[in-house]
Amino acid sequence: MELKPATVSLSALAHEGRLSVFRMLVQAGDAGVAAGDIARQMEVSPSTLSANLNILSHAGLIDSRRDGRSIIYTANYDNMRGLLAFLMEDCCGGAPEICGPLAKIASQSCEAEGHAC
Amino acid sequence: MELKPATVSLSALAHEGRLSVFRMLVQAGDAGVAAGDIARQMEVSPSTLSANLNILSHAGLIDSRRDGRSIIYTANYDNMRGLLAFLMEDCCGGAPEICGPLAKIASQSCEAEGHAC
DNA sequence: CGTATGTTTCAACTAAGTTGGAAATATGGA
DNA sequence: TCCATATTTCCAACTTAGTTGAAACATACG
Repeated sequence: MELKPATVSLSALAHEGRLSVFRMLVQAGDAGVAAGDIARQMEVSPSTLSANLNILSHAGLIDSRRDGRSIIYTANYDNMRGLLAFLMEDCCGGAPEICGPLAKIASQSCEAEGHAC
Repeated sequence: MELKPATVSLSALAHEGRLSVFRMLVQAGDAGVAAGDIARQMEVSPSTLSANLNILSHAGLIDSRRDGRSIIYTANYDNMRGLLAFLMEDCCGGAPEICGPLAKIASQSCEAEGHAC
């Protein structure tokens, strides 16, 4: 990833409401969550949510599909991975000591959930 | 890390100028870079740079110390690690498959530099 | 059809971020 | 002390982001 798209993604996540939505979608997995359900859980107006979903979507962090009357939003894991990788590459280039602990955190997080990574 | 400080850090990084400065400092390591040198390399006015360094500093992403007439800025690796860990924990909770590749990227990045992580 | 439900778009407003010049502060050296 | 250098603070203008309600659009169902 380059500098510009990285700032677009970072600024999409740099908002409490959007970061919360994004976390919700990441945790929801491929099943995703309908816009209306997100709005109810987050207690935010539909139009505000829609604007914020649009920002996350343009940043490539989430995708959407229609299911009947609802629109289901899902996290885009590939692009999220790209952003994290960009930040980590950055780090490791000049400061390798930061990589070890991060790799460990990633592994531990997975093991704690009982997953093989 | 909690939601609020995470958004503060993310929004500090969500700016091309600040992200560039931050990368420069991360790559400079503990030696850091003087404010004036940053301004010259980035071709930005001293007052603009100062404002942006202040934002990064308040977000906890960088530190500063005085050296003669210059003020040397350095990346704060602990807090950077905290932010990345926060984003990765997020990810791994609902989507463990993302952790593996990330851990691998971290390791590879270190190995490429010839470091033992 | 007509109506209810789910979501987005629009326009207006408010709040926040960004910038550079001038002045202020701090340090070092003649 | 006086001046040059390094950086920050203050300020005013500008730009961008965020929120809201009302209206529009899309789908489902009787």
